[in-house]
Amino acid sequence: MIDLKLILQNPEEVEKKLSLRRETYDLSGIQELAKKRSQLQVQGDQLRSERNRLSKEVGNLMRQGKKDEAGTIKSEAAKIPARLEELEKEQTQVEAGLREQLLRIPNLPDASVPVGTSEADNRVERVIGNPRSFDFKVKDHVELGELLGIIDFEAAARIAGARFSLLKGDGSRLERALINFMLDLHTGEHGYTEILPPFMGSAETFTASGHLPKFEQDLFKVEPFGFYLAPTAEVPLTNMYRGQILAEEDLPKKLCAYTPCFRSEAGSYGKDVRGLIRLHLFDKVELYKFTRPEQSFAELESLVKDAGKVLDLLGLPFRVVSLCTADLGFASAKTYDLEVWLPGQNAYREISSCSNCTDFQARRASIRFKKAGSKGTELVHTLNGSGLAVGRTMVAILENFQEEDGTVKLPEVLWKYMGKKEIKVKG
RNA sequence: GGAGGAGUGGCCGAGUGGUCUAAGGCGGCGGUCUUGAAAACCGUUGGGCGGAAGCCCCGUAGGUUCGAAUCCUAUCUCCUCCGCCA
Repeated sequence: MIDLKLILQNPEEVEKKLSLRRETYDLSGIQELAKKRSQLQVQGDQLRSERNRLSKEVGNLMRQGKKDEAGTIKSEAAKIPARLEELEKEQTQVEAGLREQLLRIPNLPDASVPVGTSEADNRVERVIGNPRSFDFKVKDHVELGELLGIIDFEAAARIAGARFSLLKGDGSRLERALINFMLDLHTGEHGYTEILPPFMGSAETFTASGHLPKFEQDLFKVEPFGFYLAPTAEVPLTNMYRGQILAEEDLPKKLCAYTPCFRSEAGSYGKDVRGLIRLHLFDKVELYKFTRPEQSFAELESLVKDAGKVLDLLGLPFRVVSLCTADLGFASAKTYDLEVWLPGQNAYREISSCSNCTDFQARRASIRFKKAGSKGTELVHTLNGSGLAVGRTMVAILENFQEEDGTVKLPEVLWKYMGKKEIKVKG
């Protein structure tokens, strides 16, 4: 949620910022409901105040044994509850409506985000590494996976249908190797604490992260239990401290987590139907931070660095792209995508998305910290980023390090995890 | 699935209808004392809305009442025992 106060104090500016995204938003309903709510609040407060005063008096008189006087006041006070109930009912309704609308307003883009109308306006920040030139016709990862006997899409389809994968032998070992390599790097070198959270959560959890109520169609729901499967570890990690007050000295809190990710991919029919690129179920290692507000944008830069380090060490060429206002996710104020070079597609493809959600999720989840020296609490900022999407990393390794016969030379950092230096075509 | 118990402020914990809407302790902060520190002692210390007065928050949601942490109902979570089970 964005701050209601911001909307009430400066609606024009909020509307202007929101209009930089693709959709348009009308804030007049929110303004009206907020006004109504504070009126009801004041009226209710006055009634409650009166009731409290009279009740106290009844108590005093009873103690003094003045039963008759107490009775008189009692009957006067008895008129209040009915009126109060009416007001409270109306206020509850108004508040529910207000919240419903607020929950569907996205975060405001940061001033540093390039303004644009489509992903074509995303800004390339830097390019790292050079795509290798091949003197033979490159195969894509689907061909390589079959040739090497490490990916079996037909078997996956038998089990679960389209958009699933089945890895075997060195394929499944490579997946496991990548997960371990990434976790070891982020915990060992970058100072993140490893978390293994639940992969599903309640509606409340998904509302806090911003995935509900607006994006239910993108999620798998577990009926009849009411759980949703996490499309990213960002969801459980955001909720680890829901409703908590953190100590300032514990910030920034840096977490990383391997989880499977479940996505319905509603509306993506016909897109990336081939291969490991877009699946209903994939593995990801996620990076996550809770920070003080002043440090969140600096922490975003270092988060991008941490994710990029994985690609560096694997020897994969990539570029960093700053998403424009139209391409920004719902909860994000600023997002950098890392795009890895895929020879099989002759293109850079997203392999990590790193976002600063500022106080947007923290407000929904009520995650605050106590400021040293001053009274009260303040909302933290939350950041998340892939470090990295494991399946797409496997795609990049297969395609970038293939030999003419299909053999794949593994990056040196993976040798110890794989127990070998290459995946050979079976003779 | 069966039986029982428990959810109170950062933490522990008292409080079973009305002396302030939470005693006391720990922790935190400030101070006295001290060369400094510890100890001791004194003071202070939850969250939300509001300019303020004031209002709300004792797991959550309802209910009873002039008045609910306290009584009733539902629900969630945790614990113990039994059963089942990876």
